[in-house]
Amino acid sequence: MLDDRKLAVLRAIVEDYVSTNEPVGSRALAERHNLKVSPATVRNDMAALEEEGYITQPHTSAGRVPTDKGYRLFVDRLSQVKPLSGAERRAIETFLAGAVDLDDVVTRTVRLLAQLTRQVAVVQYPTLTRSTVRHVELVPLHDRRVMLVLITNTGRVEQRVVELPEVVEDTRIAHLRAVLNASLDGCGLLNVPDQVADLPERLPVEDRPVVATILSVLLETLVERHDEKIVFAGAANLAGADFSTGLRDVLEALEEQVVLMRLLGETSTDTPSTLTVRIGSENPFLRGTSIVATGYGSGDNELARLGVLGPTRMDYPVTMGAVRAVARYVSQILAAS
Amino acid sequence: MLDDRKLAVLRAIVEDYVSTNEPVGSRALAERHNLKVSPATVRNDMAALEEEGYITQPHTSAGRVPTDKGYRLFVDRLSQVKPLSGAERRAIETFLAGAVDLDDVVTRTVRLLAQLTRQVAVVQYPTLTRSTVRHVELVPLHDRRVMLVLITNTGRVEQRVVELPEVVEDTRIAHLRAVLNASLDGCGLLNVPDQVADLPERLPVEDRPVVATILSVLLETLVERHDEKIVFAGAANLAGADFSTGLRDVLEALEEQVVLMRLLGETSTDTPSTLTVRIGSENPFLRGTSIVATGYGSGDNELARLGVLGPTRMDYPVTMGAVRAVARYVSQILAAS
DNA sequence: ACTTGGCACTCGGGAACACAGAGTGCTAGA
DNA sequence: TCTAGCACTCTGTGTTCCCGAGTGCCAAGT
Repeated sequence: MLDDRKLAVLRAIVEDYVSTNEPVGSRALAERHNLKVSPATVRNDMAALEEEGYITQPHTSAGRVPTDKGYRLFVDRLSQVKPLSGAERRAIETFLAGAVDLDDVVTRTVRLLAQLTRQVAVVQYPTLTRSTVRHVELVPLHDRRVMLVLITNTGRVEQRVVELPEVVEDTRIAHLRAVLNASLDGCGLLNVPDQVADLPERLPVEDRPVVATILSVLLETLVERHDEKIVFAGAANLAGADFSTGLRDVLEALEEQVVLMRLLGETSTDTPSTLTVRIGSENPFLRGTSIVATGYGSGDNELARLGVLGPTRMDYPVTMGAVRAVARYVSQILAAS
Repeated sequence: MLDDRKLAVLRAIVEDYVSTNEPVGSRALAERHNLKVSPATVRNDMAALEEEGYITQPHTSAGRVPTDKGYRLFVDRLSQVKPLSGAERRAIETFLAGAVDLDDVVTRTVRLLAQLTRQVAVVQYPTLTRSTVRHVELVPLHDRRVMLVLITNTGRVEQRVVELPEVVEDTRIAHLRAVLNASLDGCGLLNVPDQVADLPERLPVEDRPVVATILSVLLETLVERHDEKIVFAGAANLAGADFSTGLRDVLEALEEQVVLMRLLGETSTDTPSTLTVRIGSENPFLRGTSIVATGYGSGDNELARLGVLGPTRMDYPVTMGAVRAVARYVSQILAAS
């Protein structure tokens, strides 16, 4: 039903359309790509492809344009991810290597990706749930206030001010800090609630109210930050492109954490290094856009996701190459620190 | 030269043009605002106003449109800041009151302002330079690594990993922490360099390399964060508006910290509660946009600035009211914490 | 001296129209 | 199964025309 030549025609259509942004006709196609057949033959193939729903024409007697289904086939079977050039690789490496802390890594990553792909880049902060406690710190502020600082193995720091139910002098604070760390050090964040559940009971009765207060704030912190922060960059790249769904909707989605989250693909796949490509109407919202995303993280476990968002008409091989490469490098950086 | 009626005409032109986005002609003007004169008279006044450069016509025989100079006069002399409604005030108050930490305050503020003005809101993080050290914390990570955490009186937290030149056991770390805090507690961030300059000399010789390393990272942190972080929200509001300078440039500026900084007004004025309005070509870059900004901060000293950015054709009285109100509320919140 | 009504003039924008060019579908022949 | 040819159908563009909104100016009125 779809012989090799038809597939070649589809590939050619996608490539030409992506590069020219104009419906592509049979003559131009037969010339530019050296299919060794006449325009008429190409037309027949096009008719078949249109019949199957892979391409469409904006109006009678214009050239053909790929449909979402056409792009899908192209991505799945007709293209291969295009690796970056050596220069690009080196640029990535040196740029990311300069990061001083987790915030900086994320900021640099998202900018890098935006610049590399000339699209909007989106990066999710490494998830707390997969990381472990490296240290818990209690810093006395006033007599009834302490600052709770939680440091994870990914370098992430969360802090909260805790209002204590009674005055607690510094030495007691230090003691409690030791107790907390003894209990939580190295503990996976998901296990923290279980780990601390019976902690008050194991302490002298006079410490219980204070510890309970601190723990409730700690748990609250974990819950609140569960749905992770997402940052984006490169919104300026939207200016040129045209979206069926209107620029406004795209910009709104970018500022809406929840929407972005779902677009990136909330379900972390079991094979983190796989590239996810969602094309046009395959997206839950924002039907006019495509998303290329993948997981990243130190080692095997996927800490979070990153990707780019752009018009359906994008250069998928190049974009996929950039996303994959950046994800690898940032994973390396995170593993090293 | 500019009598009262001419000023009234200018005001009417600005108001009509802002609300309709169409050049306003003499007839419509004479009708809608009850100037009790004929269109012909209005035309004469318009000719005078145009002569003086306050208004202009897009092409011969179209209505008039205010120039930057016209808006300037309007803002300075013809309008008064429009206060918010009671409902809006309450909404602001409750929304900001829910913030849990400084990050949250800033995020909420910028979103609130964007929603309120239907423009792009811009908020600068409270400057380190005006705040003071509340606590310095050293957290051992490995034997040769500690995390340096700096907490300021505005609730801001900066952290850095420090690579020490030698192995340092925890008790020594605790000692150094005490020394640092004794020296720096309550110290203004600007004075930190002076304060610690001779610190190594006052310590036993064996501590000096370690302390020197820590201090260099500390100072580095202060310097690096000197030019402060700026966040924005409401980019979606740009979608409808048209900018002479192209949407792309505006979006690029928004992601460029340095540019945003200068737009907000790098020189903090001596009277922080003053609203700064920069109209069109008065802006260093982005000549097509206007900016309404003001300082905010706890008490008298201006900690940072916030404002909105929009097309030159904006409703200045309303925008100014919103910016002023939000600045006041966020100042209150910061003062209370 | 200012205001007003009248009038001619000037543009911009929309409607109507023609036309060239690109592209298609179809059919007949190799 | 491919190819050549041909008639057909669109879009986009350029042209023309006209209407209406708006102006500038002048002369008359208060």
